[in-house]
Amino acid sequence: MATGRTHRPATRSRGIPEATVARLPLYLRALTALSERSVPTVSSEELAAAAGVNSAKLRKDFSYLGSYGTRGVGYDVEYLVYQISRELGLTQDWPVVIVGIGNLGAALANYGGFASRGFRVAALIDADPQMAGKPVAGIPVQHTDELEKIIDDDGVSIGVIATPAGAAQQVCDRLVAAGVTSILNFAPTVLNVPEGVDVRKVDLSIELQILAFHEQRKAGEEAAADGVVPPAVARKQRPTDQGPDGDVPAVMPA
Amino acid sequence: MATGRTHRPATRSRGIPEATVARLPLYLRALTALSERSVPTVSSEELAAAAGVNSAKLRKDFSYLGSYGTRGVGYDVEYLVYQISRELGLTQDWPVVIVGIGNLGAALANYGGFASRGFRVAALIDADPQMAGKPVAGIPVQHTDELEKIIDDDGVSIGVIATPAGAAQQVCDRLVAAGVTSILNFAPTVLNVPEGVDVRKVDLSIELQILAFHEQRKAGEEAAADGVVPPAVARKQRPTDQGPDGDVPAVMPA
DNA sequence: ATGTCTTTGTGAACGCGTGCACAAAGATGG
DNA sequence: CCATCTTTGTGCACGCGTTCACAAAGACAT
Repeated sequence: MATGRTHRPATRSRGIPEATVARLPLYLRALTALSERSVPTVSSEELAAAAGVNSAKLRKDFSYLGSYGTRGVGYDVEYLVYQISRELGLTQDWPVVIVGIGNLGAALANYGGFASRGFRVAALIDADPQMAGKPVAGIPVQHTDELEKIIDDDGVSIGVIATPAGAAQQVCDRLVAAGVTSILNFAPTVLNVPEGVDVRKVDLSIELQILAFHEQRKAGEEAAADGVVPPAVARKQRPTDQGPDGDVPAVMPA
Repeated sequence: MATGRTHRPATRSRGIPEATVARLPLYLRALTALSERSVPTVSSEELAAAAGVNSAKLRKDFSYLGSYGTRGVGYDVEYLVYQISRELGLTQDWPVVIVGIGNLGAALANYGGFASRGFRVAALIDADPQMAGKPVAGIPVQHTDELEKIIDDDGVSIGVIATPAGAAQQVCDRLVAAGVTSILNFAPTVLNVPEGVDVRKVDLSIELQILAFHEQRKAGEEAAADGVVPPAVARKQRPTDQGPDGDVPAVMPA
């Protein structure tokens, strides 16, 4: 789950189911670890355990890529690393721009995982003129005015939005107009994009809320027959909280 | 998708499908925005558009919560905000600990979306003694030694892991042993947890890789009949790259 | 060669999630 | 009070994803 929505052809892209694509990076990570330990081959069972999935699922996933295993033996680690990397497009260089260099944007710029898989930070962009020129993670921040030029010059096709919610759609529109066709959105907003543009979102607040739901459920099961039964709040009654902290719908730190 | 794996009862928790639970925060956000604009009611069509989903899906989602709409009119915004909040468990206070105060941990601590929905940062914890006492987002960082005491004293049931990958499992074990039953994991590792503990993961690198896959596919379609056809790499042949950047499996900045 | 043993690759069944399309419910106007 | 119009709530069908279970494939020993 996470595609930003709006159009979604969703269905399998060139035979490979979306759910499988989402797991390939997981397998790749486990395989890379094995590769570093110079392990030559792994069985589906072992690899599945390392990736935290079911072995049947893993085998079916790999079957979409082709027959890369050897029966009775398992999979060749190096070979599989290469095949998955290629399938994911990681054998080429992906320049990425990060827009919105606040706390989160800076953290992303410093994130080692970016560089390690062919994702090169082409530019850091912020709307604040004060930020311009200031180096973050060794890269000087550039002003939003430069956005189109950077994207065009470097052939950037992936953009990361780490701005406050209010600025996200506007930034998104500019990215798309400039030629970006894949967006990773950290701002808590639904982005509208034209057909052909992929959006994936990461929302910390949403993840926590989902955890809270399950947490509440766990707690509620023990309490079973308690006086804590919902007080059947009268309809139309205004909820108790909501007042204090103004409650902006979850504004980004930016 | 995102549940950390391992056990997964996965199926619907008390009648509410997992997919629906994952969308409730989305609806809540849209509803809160409407509430701030003092909009009294919304139709499923309008709200669905604001949340970026299909209206039939939204109605079905709400039907799991009960019949909260009025035919011919729509849904009462305030009432729905309250019902969803209650369902998600947001009417109560959720103390949260963040472990690993590096770039990302600090960004999370500063993240406004945490506080705005009943999630209170109970403590920031880091293994580095140098960090101890240093205030981040107005909260003094505490040493890992204090972890168990904090969790016990404050009744913390939700933990956020923002440590490097190598430390994540260890931190996870301690959190769980101390009583935490829900974990939001930002470290690029598969966490093993006992039955009854929920794990959700957020992995920036994985999201980018998924985007890269689709991006490559888009690019490949235009090139259709090019000489760029996969050169049918000889089996067992060592992949070309892999050498340069040491390629740590995506270590956290932390 | 032949047999045994391991592990892959997949056919088939099942279940969850999605979306259509419509009947029921209520609002609103005459 | 009846007719009309809007919007909800849901029965139903379809498709994707998961899992089981097993036949086919290869390694390895004899």
